[in-house]
Amino acid sequence: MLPVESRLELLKVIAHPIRIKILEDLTKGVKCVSDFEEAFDISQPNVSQHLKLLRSHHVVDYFVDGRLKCYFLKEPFIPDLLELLKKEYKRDIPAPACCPVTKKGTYPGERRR
Amino acid sequence: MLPVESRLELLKVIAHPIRIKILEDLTKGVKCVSDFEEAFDISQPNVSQHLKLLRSHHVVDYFVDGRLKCYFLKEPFIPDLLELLKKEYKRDIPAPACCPVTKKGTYPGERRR
DNA sequence: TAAAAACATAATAATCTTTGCATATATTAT
DNA sequence: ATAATATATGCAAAGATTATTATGTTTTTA
Repeated sequence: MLPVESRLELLKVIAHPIRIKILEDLTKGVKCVSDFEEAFDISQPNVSQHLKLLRSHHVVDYFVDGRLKCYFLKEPFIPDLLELLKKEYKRDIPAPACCPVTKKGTYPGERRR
Repeated sequence: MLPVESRLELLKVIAHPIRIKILEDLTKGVKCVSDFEEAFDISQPNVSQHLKLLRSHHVVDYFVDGRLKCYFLKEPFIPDLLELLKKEYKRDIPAPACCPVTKKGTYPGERRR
């Protein structure tokens, strides 16, 4: 499997509003389940479900501390991705010269946009 | 809206097996619809639907050349992301000292894994 | 030892995505 | 004009994801 495809599942797991917030928080330090519950104002089972998914993809892991579970980041790809998500781009990729050759070749069209 | 959240939609759009392949191909040059049809062996309407989604998120754009539509990459975030997806990591993020303090504080638990 | 706290799991309901199929549109070739 | 090619669109069926509700487990506290 190509590396890009193997990371696809990971990308899907990350691309959720709650889970990305969980991951952002975890880059700042260890958190337990009810920390997320309060921070995002969602139900505890819902937090647990998201954490379960992240766990099953080896994105996070946890310590048991009494009745708390202290979650932490495990997957090194995450901080890099979160960093990239914050990057600002000044302009779009410039359009290629119209009309470059595709597999089908170019037609003698009007080459308008 | 935080930058990370504004890029979330983009991430969701990218995190699809066909669409990521389309984007990979487009980093190599301009392609028309039927190029993808052949390359991934999926129906033409299906290709068009994926391209429509990518278009609506300003990820790609196209030239009209006769009856061909020549698609190209527009969103500068994409090449950087595809690059990052290929990056290899030697090891996981090391686990923090057990058990660090969460909002809830630490319990006098057994601090086992 | 009973109650409470923290978390997990399971089942279901609600929602969103994806695909397939039929059809529509635009352009070129005959 | 008519047919053929290239692509787009609309809609319904199937599939996947997410949130909700109920319940279970473990640990601590009273």
